[in-house]
Amino acid sequence: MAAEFSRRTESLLNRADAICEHRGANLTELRRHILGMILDAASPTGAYELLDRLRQTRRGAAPPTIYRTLDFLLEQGLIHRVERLSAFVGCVAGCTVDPDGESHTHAAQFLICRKCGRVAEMQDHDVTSVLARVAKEAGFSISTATIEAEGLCSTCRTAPATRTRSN
Amino acid sequence: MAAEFSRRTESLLNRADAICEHRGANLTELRRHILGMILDAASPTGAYELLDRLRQTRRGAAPPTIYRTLDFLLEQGLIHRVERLSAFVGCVAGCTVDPDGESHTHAAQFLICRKCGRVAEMQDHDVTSVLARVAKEAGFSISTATIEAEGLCSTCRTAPATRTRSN
DNA sequence: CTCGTCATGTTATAGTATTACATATCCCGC
DNA sequence: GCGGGATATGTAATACTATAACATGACGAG
Ligand SMILES: [Zn+2]
Ligand SMILES: [Zn+2]
Ligand SMILES: [Zn+2]
Ligand SMILES: [Zn+2]
Repeated sequence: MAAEFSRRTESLLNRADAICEHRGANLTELRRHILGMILDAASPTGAYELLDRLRQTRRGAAPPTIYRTLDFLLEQGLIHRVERLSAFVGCVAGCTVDPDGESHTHAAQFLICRKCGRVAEMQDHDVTSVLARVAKEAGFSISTATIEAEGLCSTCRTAPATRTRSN
Repeated sequence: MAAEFSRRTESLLNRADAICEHRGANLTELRRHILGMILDAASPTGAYELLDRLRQTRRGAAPPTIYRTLDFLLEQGLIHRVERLSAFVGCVAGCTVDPDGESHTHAAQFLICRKCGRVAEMQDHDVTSVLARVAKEAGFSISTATIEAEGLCSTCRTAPATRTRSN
């Protein structure tokens, strides 16, 4: 049987099943398994880390196995690529079932904590629209935008200042 | 003698000389040459493309030659890395001479034309501040942000619709 | 002079992603 | 049932991006 994921991941996988079925997209066992690995991770996961884990149950898996699957998941908007990390996170936000249009990505912003490594996804309309407006003023029409901030998440900011040897 | 660059590039190089001298940073001939290649290009340039060109005049140049130089130029804020392209562009905006503080990068946004490949640098305060505000509302404090939009520049939007074989 | 620092040279390797071709599977119309 | 296209995956090789580790050279401070 396939790997077992957290309750939350299973729930998101079920949602993905529904979305793909509705679109006529084929969320195969391989794709579902890799999506599960991504969703189950606390932090963004690199392609070769996914490959290593996949190989534990699927001997002969190779880079194209992973990258093709990632392409599919990206097209379906089920995951995002975090450029600054060359890694992938599950989408937990905008995967509302929309009328089919080939690519289902949505505008998002990512907050990357440089201490704990976690990444939070935001979908803030103001950010998107201000950028679009400013670009338009420069005569530029945006089709997609990468917005990734690095800093400290609330947990790590509040945390007991993990005394950094300051002797 | 070193390669010859456009008048505009030479002007920016002279500005870089002044900035580095003011900071006590050492803009060596190698660093100046690579900065010139980057500034002179119409589009972002990859590290290995720079390496190939550098080898025409400097036999024995190797990846570290390039990457160390890029690190220096990034620290000085003389170039930026465009994450979506894994490539580098010259900074033509915020290189004002500021009090020394190790790293001189500034907040910027990039508009990448998917047709002509050119990249425009913006420094819009609204974009920066809206993102900072929204992140703060999520309890996140930003130290740096990557903002890169892909789309069509004004020239390519206006252009005569380069007939894409639509038979 | 000699030591430390900075800049660069040199070799090797790690990490990320794609190309090209082969195979399997499934659905569909005949 | 069979041929043919579309989709999904297997397999091997390679391209592209980046860093590690150690060596050498230049130069100023003391
Ligand atoms: Zn999302
Ligand atoms: Zn954190
Ligand atoms: Zn700049
Ligand atoms: Zn253009």
